[in-house]
Amino acid sequence: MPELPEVEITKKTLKKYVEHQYITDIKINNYNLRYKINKNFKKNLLGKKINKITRRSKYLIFHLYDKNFFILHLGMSGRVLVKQNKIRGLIDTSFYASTLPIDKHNHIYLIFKKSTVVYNDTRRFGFIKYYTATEFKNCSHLSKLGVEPLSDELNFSFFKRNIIRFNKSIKNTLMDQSFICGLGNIYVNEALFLSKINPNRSSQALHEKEIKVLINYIKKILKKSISMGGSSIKDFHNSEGKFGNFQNTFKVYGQENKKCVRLNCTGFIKKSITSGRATFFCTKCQSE
DNA sequence: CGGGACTCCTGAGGGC
DNA sequence: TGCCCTCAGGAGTCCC
Repeated sequence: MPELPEVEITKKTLKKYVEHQYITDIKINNYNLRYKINKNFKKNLLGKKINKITRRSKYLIFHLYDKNFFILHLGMSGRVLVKQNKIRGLIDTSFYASTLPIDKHNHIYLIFKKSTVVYNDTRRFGFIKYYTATEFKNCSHLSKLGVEPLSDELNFSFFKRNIIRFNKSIKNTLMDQSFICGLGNIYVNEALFLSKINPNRSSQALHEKEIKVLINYIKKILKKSISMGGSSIKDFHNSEGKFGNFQNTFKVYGQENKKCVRLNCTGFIKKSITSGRATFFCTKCQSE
């Protein structure tokens, strides 16, 4: 599921349940995620109080009151579910059944006094990792990330200044998390379509006007998706079980062979593979 | 440097 | 019904 909007939705939903709450218990069903969960994970977090949750790119960062951290990445199929505890401080896994169809992929339970947070991940490409305050400063996952697309740092002058580092197609450049972070395959495809830019164009060949248009659409599409609750593909839902609606607005992603939706365009959507990822574009209004 | 192949893993869907 | 194949929103590593 998860690109920036879906992670942002997850953060917003989780916030009200876990900020300023103590972790009273932890249950780990499966240690084998993308990275094996450290055997001290439980010991490090038990009894700790969460100060706040923030998002950086597609990572959720949990800030603890003791100045340490843990981060969560959802990979391809990770999702977080949160539920009010039925009985104070006790966990009753049976009440997840209605919202989590496949219980065997519930890998981690973080239990708070009033609620329980469940990490569910079918493919186990996601991970969770604890960092001391010192370790966190050098966190390799976060240190190489580029600018947040929704921040003011992503503007024309930043783009122009940094694009020279990327001697590759604009699609692969936008997928590169060390340039702009948080974009994934769906939003890159969609943003390029809206901007009428062919995914295979060299990044450095973009005209000033195209760059401005592209930046504008990247921001626009992310904001719109967040406002619609993200994209519910493969049953992604937010942490309270609500589905997003942005997938209904996809103009190219997954629209292979369909007629281009742009007014007066007679083109069709074509699918190709670039760097192993599906790329969708209109052969007419996104011609090279 | 770029990009392709391959890796982690499970499940859905198509074709036969 | 089952089997085999391909594909999937991420991202790291290795190799050419």
